[in-house]
Amino acid sequence: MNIYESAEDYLERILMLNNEGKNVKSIDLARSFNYSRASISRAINNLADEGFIDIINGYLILTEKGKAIASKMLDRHMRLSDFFVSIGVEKKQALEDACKIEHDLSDETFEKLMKHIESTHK
Amino acid sequence: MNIYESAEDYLERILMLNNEGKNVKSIDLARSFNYSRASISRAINNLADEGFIDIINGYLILTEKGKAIASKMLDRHMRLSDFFVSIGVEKKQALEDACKIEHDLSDETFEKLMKHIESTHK
DNA sequence: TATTTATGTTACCCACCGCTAACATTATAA
DNA sequence: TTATAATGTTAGCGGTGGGTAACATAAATA
Repeated sequence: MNIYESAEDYLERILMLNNEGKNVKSIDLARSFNYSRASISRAINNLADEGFIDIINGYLILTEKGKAIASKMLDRHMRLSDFFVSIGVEKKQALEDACKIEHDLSDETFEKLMKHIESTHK
Repeated sequence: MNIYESAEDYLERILMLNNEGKNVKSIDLARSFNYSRASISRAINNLADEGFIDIINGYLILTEKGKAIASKMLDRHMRLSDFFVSIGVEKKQALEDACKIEHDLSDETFEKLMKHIESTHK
């Protein structure tokens, strides 16, 4: 049971919205990504089937398993985009690039990169 | 007419093999990626239809358009993996990660990253 | 409460991108 | 030259991951 990049994005976005104090339903994700309700519906039901979220009264609740992925991605997202901004990348672009590569970097490379950043920016 | 990540990988690999002095046919790509001949055949014919390669006597010849992408990817591949190695990532992992993110980074971020590397490694 | 609006689901579309199986073609070797 | 081996192509499978259209259900408002 693999987790796909799009699924990671959905989980991360749920957590982001939660962190802004919002309870999240499918429609909120659809609006947030500017995707159709149908596409989100299917993806969300897959995530629920695989145990990454519970759907309670229509609200999307991250399980521990889902939260683990969401927070890992969100952490990477923020740290990578901060790094890009720090080396002069325009904020919007930094966020966009971080959003893509956060899924692809191995743990090893991500951690070495963070250590490198610490050592050069302090 | 978009160019997909897999297509970029194929073009890059053709150039890599060319740089090793090899003339490349479909079968060489299939072996190189460990993919079926059928998968490569279709992908290659798509690339030819879209003008990224010419197929001459079965040999895959990069067009200017194809070469532009191939060399951009190969350049990124090498520079990113070198960077990862320089910050302590194990070579195999560095190559793997570079291979993934080379497709995703915007020009802006890639260039800023390269400048950053120059300024910290000299 | 009844009607309308908002949200969610289902069925089907397309394209990507792997796969296998079967067939066609091209090269090589007997 | 003919038989065999290597290579390439086609058809169809399955999964991702977006879309629309139509329908079902839930929520809000008259």
